[in-house]
Formats: sequence, structure tokens, C-alpha cells
Amino acid sequence: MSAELHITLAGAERVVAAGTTYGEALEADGRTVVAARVNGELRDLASHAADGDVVEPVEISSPDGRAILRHSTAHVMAQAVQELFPEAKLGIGPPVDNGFYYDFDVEQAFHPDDLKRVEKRMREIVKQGQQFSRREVSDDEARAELSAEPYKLELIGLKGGAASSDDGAGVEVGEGQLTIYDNLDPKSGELCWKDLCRGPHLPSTRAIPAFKLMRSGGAYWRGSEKNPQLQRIYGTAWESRDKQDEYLHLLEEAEKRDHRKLGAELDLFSFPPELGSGLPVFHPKGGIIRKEMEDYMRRRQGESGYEFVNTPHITKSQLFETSGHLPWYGEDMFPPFELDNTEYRVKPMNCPMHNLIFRARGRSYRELPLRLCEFGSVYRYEKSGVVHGLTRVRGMTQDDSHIYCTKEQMGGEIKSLLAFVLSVLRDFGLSEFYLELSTRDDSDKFIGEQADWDEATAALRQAAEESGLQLVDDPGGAAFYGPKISVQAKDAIGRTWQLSTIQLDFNQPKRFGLEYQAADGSRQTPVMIHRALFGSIERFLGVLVEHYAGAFPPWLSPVQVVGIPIAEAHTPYLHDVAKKLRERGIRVEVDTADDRMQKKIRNAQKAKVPFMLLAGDDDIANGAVSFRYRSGEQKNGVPVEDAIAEIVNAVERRVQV
RNA sequence: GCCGACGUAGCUCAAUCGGCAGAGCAUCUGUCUUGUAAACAGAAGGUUUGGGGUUCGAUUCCCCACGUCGGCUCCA
Repeated sequence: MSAELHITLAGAERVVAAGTTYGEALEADGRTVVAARVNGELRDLASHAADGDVVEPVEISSPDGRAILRHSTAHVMAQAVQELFPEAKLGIGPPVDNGFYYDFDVEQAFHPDDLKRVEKRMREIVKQGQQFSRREVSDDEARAELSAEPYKLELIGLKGGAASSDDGAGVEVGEGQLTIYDNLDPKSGELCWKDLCRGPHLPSTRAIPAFKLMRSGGAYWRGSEKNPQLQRIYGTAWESRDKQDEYLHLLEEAEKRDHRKLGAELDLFSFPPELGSGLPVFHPKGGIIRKEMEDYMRRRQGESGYEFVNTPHITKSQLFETSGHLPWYGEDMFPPFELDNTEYRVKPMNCPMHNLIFRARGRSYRELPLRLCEFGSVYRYEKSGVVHGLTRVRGMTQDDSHIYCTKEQMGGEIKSLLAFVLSVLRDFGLSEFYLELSTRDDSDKFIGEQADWDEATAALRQAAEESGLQLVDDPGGAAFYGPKISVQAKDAIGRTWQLSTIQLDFNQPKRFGLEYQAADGSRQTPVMIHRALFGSIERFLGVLVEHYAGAFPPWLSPVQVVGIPIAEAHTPYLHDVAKKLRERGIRVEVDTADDRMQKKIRNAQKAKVPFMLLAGDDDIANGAVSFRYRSGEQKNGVPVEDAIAEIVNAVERRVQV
């Protein structure tokens, strides 16, 4: 070994003595710079540099730095858990978005109080400043050292083979050399704990600036329900207390926007237990929002060449045999029932019925593209553990459309469909999108000709690329019968929701024997495109509630205007103003309750009504009203006609106020 | 479906060790009404989610069902 090493540091050539660590070379403090990126690979600061290394610092606040921080915090948690619950066997503990988790096999699931104890012990470990020390081991050494950890032994057996980043196992064992990280007491050097791990890690537990345990729950070993269930603890960790508080604040903000909570508070919908899980009812105020959404959609679809159809809620089961859904999704459908010696089903989707409409008579190429649409009620037997507010229900209304076109029309049709859905979503106040292209992989769940898939995937990709939006690939994410584009929208606090999907289907046209007569007299099979705009109206309504935190733009607000008299004597005047507003199609109420004016303002404010119109002696004398907006701002003495114009204008332009 | 926590008035939440089930808001009734987030008083409201068990006695302990919440798996 030569006494000098030539390395590249931050783009500049440097000569350092042999035995220099990356930490020394980078002059890292171990707090802000917590690791090194060496020739593209992340390494511990304590690792020794080699000749020719290209070394860059990894800051704790960078994405890689945060991942290292979180992974190290996961180790601290696992150590604390094993100290408090010595029988706990280790699963895996990778960093994830905004935090980390670690899975444990324990007799008894963790109780929320247990988490407090674990967190307390973790703080002690962090304070103690244990050092993370890397050590290479052979497979056999690792097996010997970890003989009490059956799951780790399983991972060693999987090393480099089946271990994939999908189930997080890659964090523990990499491709080549196995490594164990020892946690050492900084004073005595005594071994406190150790774990099989690829690393890298922070230099010391003291470099963990902020963390918090969040929740626990069951999780299948290596992500398969066929495997035993372990207990997972989730935590979060950040480069500073401020960043952590910011994150926790975001979670609080999300909680305030929870559509289940706001739906009850604003009297929009409920889930009566008498009906059963996942079956919502819409109250009058929620009904108005739905109606506005549906009216708007009917208009837009009418303008865009869609034709409205209606189909029943139940059908002979045979229809879903024909469509091919039964073998794939039969378990997710409500069970069959028998009528007149025939088995019937409640429909989980509308497309087979639309196919029957297409097939009801001979079709000409001149009719294509044929765009059928319907607000179709469908019922799916969602498993009990997944039902969730309006976003995962058992009964819902799809704003569903099926487009039948020729192969030649497919590209143009997809492109215009994408433009259509984006334009609609923008009208609902969503403005940030990205697209996801879900394609087949080599799994055997996909059916159909590879050539069809290729052609359709290319058409989808082209339309997606032409939209100019960011496109994320999702290999293997397609439905069994065809690829799809889904539109992901960001809401007001940056969360993304999967909304519209545009999906190609080569399966059903064949299974239903759909055909049209081409110009040359030949019979051809049409291409079928599924298009759901909102996913479901229920779900989209839920998304809108969260996006707007219940404060809908005026056009969607259940009550657009509340008239508030300063005193009882001013009520008739406001009734008169309300009548004029009603004539312009505005949803207006006058609060004639026995409350004080201040209380009425409070009530309207809590109901998130966009416009409050107050009237007292001064206003009446001037033929005016006074606005109070949701912001608390006011505008006094506005002539009634101007006030009406302002409100009508805001509704018509679909703006937020 | 699986793992766990939880379920008290319409809502938010109390009720000591197993010993008379309570408050605020909302509701109803009455009194009172003048300028931008809560007038005052009274009344009513409960098979403590449902069923079973233990006990002299169950909101409280045990079992089952239903529902909600969190997590996993799934999501045409």
C-alpha cells in the first residue's frame, strides 16, 4: 500500500495519507455532513479512502442524508425494543418517505403505551452517543452471530437473489459482502447492540437531531399475506427540530381537512351503521355539491360529443362470465343471488352493459368514435379492513365512460381525452398534475397479444408526452386487460390523489364480439377505452373536501350566501335581497334565528359560507348591503345590484374566494 | 381478509377500585335584540353500539357480533 492516495474531493484533486477516512478527507463534523458519496455509492464517514475515489459530502438534510438518518433511527428503535422486549425478533427496518419503520416478531402486539416506553429508551440511547461501527462478515459468521434471529437468517439466504428493494430487504443485505453494524458505547467501547445491515449509518446516535414514534400496526413478513404477520412500528426523524415540527404540523393540517370529519361537521354525508360499512348517504348539503358536479359533467360531456346512457344495477351473473371479470374479481363482488333459477349479481362496473348497448344493432365506422357515458351505481365488496371514508366505499357512482373507436382513431382519441379530463379537473380547482403510465410486465396475470399492448402503450405514451406533464412509469401496474394512464393531482397541501384513468381494453371487445362495418365493407373489432374521470363521484367529492378544507368555491358551496340582519327589523329587507339573488340562481338563506348577529356570523363562518351579507339601518338607507367574506374581511355599503353582480360573477367563473 | 386500539346524549368529552351516568355545544321553550366569530334562563335528551357471560351489583371484567380508527394485504 502506498503512503499517499489521490482522491477527488468536491471536484478538486487531493492527495491524502493512506488510512485517511472519508470523514477526515471531507472534514465532516458528523452532524451536518453524515456520510460520503464515493464513486456514486454511499459510504460511512469512518470508512477508509482508496486511491482514485471521487468523494462528495452527504448532508443530513439531503434526500440521501435523511434516509441515512432515518435508517439509523430505525436501528436505535430496534435496539430499544429488544432491550425492553428481549423476546422480540427482528424483521427489517428501512427508511421510508418522511420516516422509517422496523418490523418485529413479538408475542403481544405493541400497545400505544409501549411506544412511549420505547421512545423514552431511544432518547437515552441517542443521548449516550453510541457509535455505529461497520464490520464485514462472511455468510457463515453472520449466520452464527444471528442464530437467534430467524428472519435475518432468512435474509442471508436470500442475499443477492430474491431480496429486492420492494420489500425493503435490500436495506439489510446488499448484493455482495455482508456487514454487521455494532453499536458501541462511546466511552468503554463496549458492544451495546448489533444488526445485520448494509449501511451506511450516521457516525453516532448523537447525530439524530429529532425523531418521534408515530404508530404501530401489523405487517406481513416480506409483504405477503401468506407469510406470518409481524408488528411494525413507524417513526419519523428529521435533521432539525424545526423540520420535524413542520412535518408534524402538516399532519395536523391534513387531519383538520379529513373529509370524514368535515363531512359530518358540514352536514354533507354520513355512514349510517344501519346500512353497513362503506355505504354513504348524502345529506341535502352534500347532495347539492354532487348535483353541481354532475350537472357540470353532463354539460361538459354533452359539449364533447358524449352520449348519455342508463343501465340497471343488477344483471345475470352470466354477463360477467362473458366479460371475463368473474374469474378475476369474483371475490370482490357481492355474492350472487338466485331469481327464477338464474343467478344474478349486483354490478361492480358498467362496461359490460355499455358493450351490450354497442352491440344492440349493427355499427358503422361512421358512428365512431362512439362515446357512451353514465353516472353508474356500482357495488364492490371491499374487504372490511380497507373501507375508508368516501375514498374506499362499497357502493359508489362512477362517472363512467366507454369510448369505441377504430385503431386509427385511438391515438387522437386518447390525446383529446387527456386534454378533456385535465380541463375538467382544472375547473374543479386542481392545477398541479403528473401522469402515471401503467404497463404490463412479464407477470402471467396479463392477457392479450403483445402487439396490441405495444401499440396501445405507445399511443398512451405519446399522448402523455404531448401533454407536457411529468410522466412516471408504472411497469406491472396495468389492469389484466390493458395499459392505462392515470392522472395524479396534487391538492392544496401537496398530497397527490389518483383521479382520472384512461384505460385501453383489448379483452372485452373480443369477448363480447363487438364489431363495426368498415368503409371497405369488412367487419372490424373496435378499440375500447375506459375513462373514469373522478374515479367515483363519492371519492372525488372527498378529495375536494380535503383540497378545499371544506371551504368550497362559491359554485360548489351548498349555501352560497347567508343574509344576516343586524337586528330583527332588517330581516324583510334581506329577504328582498335574497329573492333577487335566488332569481339569479344563487343558493341563499336568511338567518332569521333568535340569535344575536354575532352568533349568526359565527355560525356562517363555521359553515364556511363564502358570502355573508349583512344589512342594518345604514345599508337600508343606501339601498346597500355589507359583505363579510370567509377571510373575515368586510366590504360595507355595497349597492345591492353590485353585490348581486359580484356574487353571480364569482359563481359563474368558478373562482375561489 | 389479517394485526391492534377504540365505541358513554346529535357533536366533543367526564364518570376514582365493579357501587345513584355527568358537563359544554347543538336542539326545544321563554325573555331579550342595532354593526362583523358564542345574549340570558329553563326544559328535554341515555337499554353506556348490540347480544351473551361472571357478579349481590357491570359504562367498568370476560366472550361473540357490528361499527369506527391505525397498520398490512388488496384496489377492475
